[in-house]
Amino acid sequence: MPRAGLSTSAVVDAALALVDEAGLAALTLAAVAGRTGVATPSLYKHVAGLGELRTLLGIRVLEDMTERFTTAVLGHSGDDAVAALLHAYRDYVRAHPARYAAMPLDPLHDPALAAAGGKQLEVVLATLRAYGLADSAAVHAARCLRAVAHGFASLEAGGGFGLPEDLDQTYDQLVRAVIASLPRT
Amino acid sequence: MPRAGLSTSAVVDAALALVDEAGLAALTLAAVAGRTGVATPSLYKHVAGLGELRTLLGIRVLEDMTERFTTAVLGHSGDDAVAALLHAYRDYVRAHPARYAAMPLDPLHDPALAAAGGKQLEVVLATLRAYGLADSAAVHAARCLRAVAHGFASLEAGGGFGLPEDLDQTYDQLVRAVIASLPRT
DNA sequence: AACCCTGGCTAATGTCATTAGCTTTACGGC
DNA sequence: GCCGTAAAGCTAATGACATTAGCCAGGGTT
Repeated sequence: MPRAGLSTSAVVDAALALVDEAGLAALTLAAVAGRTGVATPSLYKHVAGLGELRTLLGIRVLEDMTERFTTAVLGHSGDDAVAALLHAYRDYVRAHPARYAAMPLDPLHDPALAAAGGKQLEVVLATLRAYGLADSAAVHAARCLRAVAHGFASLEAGGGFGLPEDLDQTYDQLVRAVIASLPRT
Repeated sequence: MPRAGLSTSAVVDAALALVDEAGLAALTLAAVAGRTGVATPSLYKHVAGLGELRTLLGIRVLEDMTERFTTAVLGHSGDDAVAALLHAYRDYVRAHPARYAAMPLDPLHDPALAAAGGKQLEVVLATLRAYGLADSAAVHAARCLRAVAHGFASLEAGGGFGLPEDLDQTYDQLVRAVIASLPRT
């Protein structure tokens, strides 16, 4: 019996691919085992259980999003940068809707996720730096951006917009609204 | 063996109470059966299975929210009404966070949920009526309201706001932003 | 009084996560 | 090249679930 040559990150890779293809509900150890060519209990050599796998997947997604955001914002500043960030958020979720559902909403509360969550927050705060907001004002603004992006994107990914009106237009309108509300210097 | 006197709505009641107390993940037929004093398979006499129970629960929550929204908006109009609606949304989710997670995001796509979802949409559109928006403009505006309310409330319920800044203040800011963006006549 | 539908039950099956304990591979040190 | 050992795989077993099949009582209807 030749070894499969698995590793923790290979397991997470498989989980990510599985979720992308079949949705978050399809994330079972049995399915990951099948995909990696291994018996289910063998996965425990690389991952503590389904719970940990979910956490690791969450970190992956969080980091992946942060990377996209970073490149999206590069070269922009002020309102432009905020718009780029918000559009990058939505685009990510549209590209990987199931994967987005695997992203924890409360990364700062889990020590394992805090680092990845903190980095993402950093990018958002950096994007807002041009506005010269005081610390707590920046936090409020960052929260507004996140609420808007998450709200729209999760509804869109969940099929929540049932009517035929153009979604790009709705999102543009929403992005403009939140940008307009940012305190001018 | 005396009858338990169960009914479909009693099963949904039990499911709702269970979710409120123990979270959406705790919604299992076994737990509902335990709570109603019946063996698990007996539930199938009232509900087609876990999937249908989830749908029925979704309808319940949808209707419950719609009712709250209706009373919240009563007696207000224009910006006041929109603010009341958005605050009622958040308040509902804060009062019943687990229950909110049971609410389907795409009610219009499921025939069983479409009626309840349509009524909720009606309330939102009625709240916007004072602005005199054309049909499709009203749809875009309603989507913005929903994205904002859902985004903020789901993040708050999910523990997504890890920093100590006051959440009421963030939400007020967000509500003002979206209201300010509504087209004036 | 016989009937039969309804709502309950038990038993069985299949999927999944998890744990325990065994085997074998591959590699480091001799 | 050889050997010991830790890591990586395996099978078997357990326990929670959902779901299906099929049995039984009981209460209202005829």
